[in-house]
Amino acid sequence: MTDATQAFQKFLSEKNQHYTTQRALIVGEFLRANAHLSAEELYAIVKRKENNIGQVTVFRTLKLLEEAGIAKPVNFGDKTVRYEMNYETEHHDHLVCTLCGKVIEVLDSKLEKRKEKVCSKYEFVPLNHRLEIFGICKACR
Amino acid sequence: MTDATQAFQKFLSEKNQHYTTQRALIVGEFLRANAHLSAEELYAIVKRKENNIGQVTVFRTLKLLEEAGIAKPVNFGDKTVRYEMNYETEHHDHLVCTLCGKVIEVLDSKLEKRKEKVCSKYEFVPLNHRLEIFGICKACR
DNA sequence: CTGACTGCAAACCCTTTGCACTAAA
DNA sequence: TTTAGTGCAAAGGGTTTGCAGTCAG
Repeated sequence: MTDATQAFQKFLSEKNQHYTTQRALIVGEFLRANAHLSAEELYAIVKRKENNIGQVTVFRTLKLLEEAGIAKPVNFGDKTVRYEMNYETEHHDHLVCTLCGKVIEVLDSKLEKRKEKVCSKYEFVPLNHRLEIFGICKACR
Repeated sequence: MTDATQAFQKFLSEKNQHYTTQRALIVGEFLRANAHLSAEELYAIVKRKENNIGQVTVFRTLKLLEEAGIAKPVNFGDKTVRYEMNYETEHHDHLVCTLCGKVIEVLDSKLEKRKEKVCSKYEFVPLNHRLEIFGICKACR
């Protein structure tokens, strides 16, 4: 039982929603995979463990996880939405390898500072942002 | 007749494709709008000038403009793909106002340098990237 | 002329919704 | 028990494709 799972249970009970077996399975596999999964990929994983589960339940649970601050939608150029862990994680940028698909999460304080500087130059108040760099990773070179 | 239009004609003739009246209208309005238009928005604009045009033709022409290096797909969080001018333009980042929808295009050389630095730190060869910062613009504050 | 283009309608893909049934609290 | 959740199937929204008629070169 991870912290994130507990947080999800808390989130649900505070809204008088149920921590069902399906939701337990989905959040468990989502956290265990620790990857940038699409709804379809996550569905394939949980379906192996519990054949009777519906694709719809995965969509709905991902929405809940997003509300609960546990999952965060990201987009890497392929047309489906992916979700990454968002529980007690810091903001980070992504280096996406266009050959092997690997995603490196990076955090660089100087880069963050420069982003802020650019915003202030335009008197723009940043709320959130995303930076994806597509290219070739070390292993693929 | 702009340079970009001429480039499109050249691109088409080199591939033995036709510069039709529809394509002329679509590229003309796309360039004139000089905005981040979705296929649907561009369709609405051209439809006003030529009622007989099909939505499909707009989709197909935008794909061609992309191939020709004249349009570039961008995504600002709303779920449809938008296109921006990409003919003889420099890379730039986007400040997207979440209140009025305005998009400020910015280029900051120090920011670009820092992005490169981060890549080299991970021995990652960048091919292209995108940075979108969502927030509140000067006018909306 | 002839191959490319158009517009319509239908198909697609991912996602959401309506609804009767099931299960958590 | 009672309210929320589930799974199915059907509907949505944006985009793509098949096809017969049309047009640019």
